[in-house]
Amino acid sequence: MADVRPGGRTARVRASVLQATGDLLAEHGFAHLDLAEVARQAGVGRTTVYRRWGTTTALVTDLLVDMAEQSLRRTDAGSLLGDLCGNARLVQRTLSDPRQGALFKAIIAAATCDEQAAAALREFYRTRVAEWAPCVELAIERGEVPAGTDSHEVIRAVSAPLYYQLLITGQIPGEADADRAAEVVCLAARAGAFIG
Amino acid sequence: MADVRPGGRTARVRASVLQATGDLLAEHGFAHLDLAEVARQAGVGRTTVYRRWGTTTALVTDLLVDMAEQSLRRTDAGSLLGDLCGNARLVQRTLSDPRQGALFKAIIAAATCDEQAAAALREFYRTRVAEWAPCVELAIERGEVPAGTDSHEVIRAVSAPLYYQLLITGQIPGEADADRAAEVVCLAARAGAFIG
DNA sequence: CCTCTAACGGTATCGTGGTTCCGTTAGGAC
DNA sequence: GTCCTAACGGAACCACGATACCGTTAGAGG
Repeated sequence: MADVRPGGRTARVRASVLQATGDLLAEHGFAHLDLAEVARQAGVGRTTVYRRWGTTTALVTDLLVDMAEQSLRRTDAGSLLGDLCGNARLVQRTLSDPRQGALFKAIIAAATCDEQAAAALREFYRTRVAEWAPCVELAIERGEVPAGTDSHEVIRAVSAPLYYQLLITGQIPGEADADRAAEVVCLAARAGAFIG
Repeated sequence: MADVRPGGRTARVRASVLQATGDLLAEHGFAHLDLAEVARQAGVGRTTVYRRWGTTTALVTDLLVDMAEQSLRRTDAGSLLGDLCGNARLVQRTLSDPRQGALFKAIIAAATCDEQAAAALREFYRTRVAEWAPCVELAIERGEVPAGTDSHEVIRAVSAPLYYQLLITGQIPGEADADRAAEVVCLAARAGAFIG
């Protein structure tokens, strides 16, 4: 007797529901996300969605957990500017993709009003930032930036202007924006602005 | 006979409804904003709120328009770093205030799923950025930063990491964060990273 | 292959957010 | 002061999202 049944149908249902959730979030945004419509589009019963998730924020949270599992590997360009550019371009490509960009907007909106979603979001970025932080550590070893530089803060600083564009000015970030973000942070990091 | 009646009761109703909206947004977040509760707390009829605003996003949009009217004046410290610090501290104080911070989170959430709210948000920041951009122009005249530097982009870059903290990492920005944001941007601007 | 039960799905029901109706109030014009 | 009407407010109404119930399905163990 198994207490849980991870395989087969359950997994299929979760996959199709999360797929439908992503599609609908990208199309209508978080505020208009309707669990019944998710169920219809996923081809599962309404009851199932309400039972397993219950609220829109729980659904979004689970979607984020699912996305976090397929994190993107860091590249290594050999210089801090190259590495930060690589990271910035990756973020920029994600945010400028119509589906992914809308998805992130929706998830961030969900996080502003639900603690579980906010916690999932923090964990998601903690993982992603930790994946890229080593490129700053390497730069410290090379002597490119001063010792004591906060590697996580450097990575976050690269993403910040791209998210600012997406959420506040409403401009879709382009490659030039990504490169500028990387350059700004690289210059500041070399000058020791991220120590402490 | 007057077509519109701007004075007296109408204005009082708007003021108390917007006040209640701000309070409730700060307390419960955008997702749980209930027009009936707004009406109750504002001491006006439910019907009135539904008739004049109708949706939560319209209410938030109007609140933002109201807030935009009392924009904060720029200070002048005589150096780019000083001016950017002044701006960063101003933003930081706003975002770290419990009521205002929650309000901005709610407004940004509203903007992610409603075009009117997004337009109001863009206009709000366009105005605020334009208010502070002259400090970069002055720095150009002083020869502190190279000609051709995009003054608006510099101001936006100062705010970006503070908003990133508020929305994504969930940390309330402190004075040290504000000063770092200003320093990072100042260094990069001097090196010509914001040309074009 | 058979059993057992976790998980699914259709249907009926319930509650609450939103709308409509109509009488009341108050601010501007003269 | 009087009239006129824009705007407000209470109450009934409506619709739809959320829940509960219960029969059905399918995957894991023996």
